[in-house]
Amino acid sequence: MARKASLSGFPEWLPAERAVEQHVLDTLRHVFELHGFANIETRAVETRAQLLRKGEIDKEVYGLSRLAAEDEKNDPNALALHFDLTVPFARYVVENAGHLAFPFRRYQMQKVWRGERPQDGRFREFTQADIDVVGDGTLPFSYDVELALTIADALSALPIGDFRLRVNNRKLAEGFYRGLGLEDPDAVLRAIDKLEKIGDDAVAKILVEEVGATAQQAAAALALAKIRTMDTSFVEQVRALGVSHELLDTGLDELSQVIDAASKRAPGKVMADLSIARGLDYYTGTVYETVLVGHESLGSICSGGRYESLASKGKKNYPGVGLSIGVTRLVSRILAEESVSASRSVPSVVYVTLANDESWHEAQDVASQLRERGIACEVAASAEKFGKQIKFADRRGIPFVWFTHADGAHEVKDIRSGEQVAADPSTWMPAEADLKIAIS
RNA sequence: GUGGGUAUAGCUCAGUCGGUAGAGCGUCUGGUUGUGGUCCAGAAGGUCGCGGGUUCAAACCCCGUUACUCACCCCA
Repeated sequence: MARKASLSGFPEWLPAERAVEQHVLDTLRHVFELHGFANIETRAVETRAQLLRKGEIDKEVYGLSRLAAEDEKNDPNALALHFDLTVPFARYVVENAGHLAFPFRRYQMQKVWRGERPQDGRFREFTQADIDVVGDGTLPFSYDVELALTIADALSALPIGDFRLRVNNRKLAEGFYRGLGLEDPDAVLRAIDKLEKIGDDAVAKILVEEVGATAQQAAAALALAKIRTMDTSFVEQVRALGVSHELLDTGLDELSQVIDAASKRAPGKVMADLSIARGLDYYTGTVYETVLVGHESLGSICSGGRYESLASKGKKNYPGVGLSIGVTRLVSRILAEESVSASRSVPSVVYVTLANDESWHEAQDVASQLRERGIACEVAASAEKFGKQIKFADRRGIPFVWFTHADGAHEVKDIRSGEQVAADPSTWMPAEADLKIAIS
């Protein structure tokens, strides 16, 4: 029932849908903090120069300008909305390096904007939830392993069904291609990246016709991309292809560490998938991509990788590794599938009715007593027929209706069962399961 | 940015051969001088996306335009 927004690509949820999204955000926050990540928020805008430093994606960026301003297209100091959280984070780290303890680990959950053509699962305004660890000068490789496990933990806590975190390593791929005699690893990766979409033959054709590979080289590159294992057996499979290169050895070793740890600590969730390429060119080692099992066509719902020098200032260099969860993509899919729903659209557990227009203050007293014990409630606005007041509560999904009789006696009715019992506003408690909006 | 599809009530949609609009659901009222969900009766609700053209007559045909949507590109 994911409702279409009136402006394409700028989704707006109904209250019950937003409750699902908030559950996702709360869960992620909880898990990230359990893993020791501190939260920060960066501003929504960066200078255009800052955003366009990496990659040629200026078409995707929304500019920001005063309506009265002159044309600022070529002004590098003009502002634009950030299109991810990694680039602003890099800037933040450099600016605040003196106040941060390294390795610095943080999570960040914010809106980002991209001027793309929207489609199912693709938005112009959407929420990302990022975790990154950044080191001062160096960053131990063990963080590449740890982040995969943290993300597996976080995704497992969400009501999203089964997922697969696919991991590859740029060094492995580049070393393999170079060992093979292919001198433009990026071009090969771009072709390999299309494998799942266009198939073997089409990729081989691109490799031969556009990248300049021989048929044998193309076949070997495809054979590498075919390797997918849930354990470290991918190493022998790569070795069996008979290619050798120093970078390949490093890549194999790094990927083995990730897969070895993951197969023990997050069994069934993480796999080596040597076809994963990732478009962004700042990744230098480990790369991650995540799909929902059964929803592969949705694309990746969580991606990231290791970057050796995204942030730097003078001689200072800050390597990092991080992942980004596409919260909006994830939420839009589980809402569309109706696989997850909120138990009600309002926080209220109790609807306090009015017997007559004079009893408003009395009803507010009841509400105050309930709220003191953390029970969300609201008071009727006017003394309509009880039937109408009950119906109002029922339509909003509020499970309990409170009655105060003329003699001062209180009763509470469970709308779902129809059961109505005497109750004391200073002690009555609903069942634990009814206290908060439940997501299931 | 390139190409295809769609646009009618709050929602989902029907509308024949051109003759100035319908259903289901939802909403509201009543049956029920005050305890809901079923049932029955009734009511409200439309700039047929927008602009132009053809015609005696356009929701319907033609042109333009905007929005939505799908695919490509790219990505969360």
